[in-house]
Order: sequence, then C-alpha cells, then structure tokens
Amino acid sequence: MPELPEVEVVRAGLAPAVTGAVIVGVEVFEPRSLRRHDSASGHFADLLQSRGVLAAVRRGKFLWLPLDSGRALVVHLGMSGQVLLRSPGSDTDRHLRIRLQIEHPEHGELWVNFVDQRIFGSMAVDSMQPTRDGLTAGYSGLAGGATGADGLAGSGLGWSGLIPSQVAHIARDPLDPGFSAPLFLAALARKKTGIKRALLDQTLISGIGNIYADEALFEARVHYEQPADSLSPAKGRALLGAVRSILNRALAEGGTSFDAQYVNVNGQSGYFSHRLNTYGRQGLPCPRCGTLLVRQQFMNRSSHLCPRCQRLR
DNA sequence: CGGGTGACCTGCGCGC
DNA sequence: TGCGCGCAGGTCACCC
Repeated sequence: MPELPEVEVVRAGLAPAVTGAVIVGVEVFEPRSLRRHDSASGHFADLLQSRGVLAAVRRGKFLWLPLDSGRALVVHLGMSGQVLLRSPGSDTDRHLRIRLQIEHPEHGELWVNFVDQRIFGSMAVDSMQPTRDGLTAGYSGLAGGATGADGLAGSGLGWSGLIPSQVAHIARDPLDPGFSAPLFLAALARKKTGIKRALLDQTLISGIGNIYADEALFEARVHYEQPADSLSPAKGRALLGAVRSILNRALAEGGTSFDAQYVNVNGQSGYFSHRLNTYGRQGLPCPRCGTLLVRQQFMNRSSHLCPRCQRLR
C-alpha cells in the first residue's frame, strides 16, 4: 500500500490494536523481507520478543511502532505490502512473509500478518534518534502530537520526539503539523529539476507517489517536466494546496484500491479510485476540457496528463 | 549536484 | 492452452 493515504489507513487501523500490546511471538517466513534490518544490532525476532508496543507512528510512507526497549519496529510497505490483523489460528494469507503474535490487555491475542507479494516492502528493528527540529517525529493519531502526554519522564517528547535512524532522511509530509510550507516552497524554487521528480523526492516532501503526483499536477494544471524553479510563487502554493487536498480526499475515502492489493488492516479496499482524474485514464477524455488524456514514460514509470491543460511553459 | 539506468521481486492481463 | 511481453502504488545504489 504505497502512498501516504494508504499507509495512514494502515497506521490508523493498527494503532488501537497494537498500542499497549506485548509481542509474544515472531515468525519470519521470508528473510528477504528483513532487507532493511541491520542484524549487527541483533536478531530481528530477539529484538521484538516480549517487548511492549507504545504507539503506531507514520511519516510519509514509513510506519513504525516504538517499543519499550527504546527501539522501533519499522514497516515499509513497498509496492505490495499489507499489514493484516488476524485471529490466532486463521488460515495462512498468501504471500505471508512475517507474523507477529501480540497479546493486548483488553483485546487478547492477535496476529499481525505482514503480507507482501513483491517483497519490496520490509520490516526492521531500528535504533532511534532525536528529530533534527526537535518536534514530534511523525503522526500517531494523538492530540497535540503527544507532546508531553506520553508519560515518559525526562526530556520532552519521549518516543514521540525520536525517529528511527533509517527514516531520519525522510522529509516531513504535507499533512504533518511540523511541515513548513514556506521552507518547502523555497527549496522547490531552488530546484532546477522537473516538478514531478521533486514531488517524488522523499527527502524534499514525503508521502507522494506516482498516483497522487499525477493527480496533483493535473489539478494545478502543471506539466510533470516543468522545471521546479520556473513555477511562480502563486503556482507553487497552488500545487502544494492541490497535493494536500488530494491526499486528504483520498484519506477520507480510505485510499486508492484498484484491486485487493491495497487494503486496510481488515482487508478492506478504499474508494478513491473513483475520484481519479488522470491516473490510469489514458485514452479517456479530460474531465475538464475533453481532450484525450495521455500516458508518457517518465523515470521508468508512467506519467498521466492532459496535453492541453498541462502544457510545458 | 542532477538525471539516467538498473536492481530488487511476483503476478496479472493481454495478444499471438 | 501456453508463452512472451508489458505493466504495477517504491526505494536504493551506482554511473556519468
């Protein structure tokens, strides 16, 4: 489940089930799913066994569960990853790569199945470090970003001010209260690169992938190869506004699902695919002007656009 | 530094 | 029915 709305749907589903739970069992069926785990710090299963889970946090497309050991279980869904909550003893999901058995004080025992057809996703136990700006590391669904509300003694934010090392280079996403629009727009204005490349650069702004980049560019009427530094300040602001609007609307509909691949923790699909204006709609008329939409090769993938509404300037 | 390419994977739908 | 091809929502390493 790749882009921000789909990952947030997973985070939101996971949070109530795992917060306060203890990991009582770990089964790794596919070691390639541990690609991002640094085994020098210890074996994946050993680092999880008997640990308590404090929360479910997300920045961009990265998800992590802070643990009572001071580390975090980092989850990245890649292109085809799913996290499914199952009752103990459930039938094995196809492409099941890792299973965590958790025990929650209220909900009892539960299986957390990491399912991933293509194995581009991964799980890893990672060390934590303070955020560079001293703010909450990501979104955990807690009011006020959990500031001072996590009951941890000592310095400020506790786990909420810490970020897994492998996520530290990822920029804040545009729905994060700590995201600075002026700083992002200023950085954009310094980039000579094409605007879509910039939107997909997770170190500049995170959470945007191929679908929502195309949709936001369509909404703002910008060509994907328009140099970032050539956008007027007003156009830059409009584009960021379009990005936020699209992400929020997709979130409200449970994300985008073309097939059973992109589902929440209960295996249910989102409905935003009905709202897509350009992604995957090549050959169909532009909803704005009726010109036929086109698909073009870009960055080893596809860009979808209206050749009339989105001209290179 | 920017930008291009390939690697990492499995599976589905299509045309022949 | 089978086979090859192109396609898929991401990220990273390496090259020039």
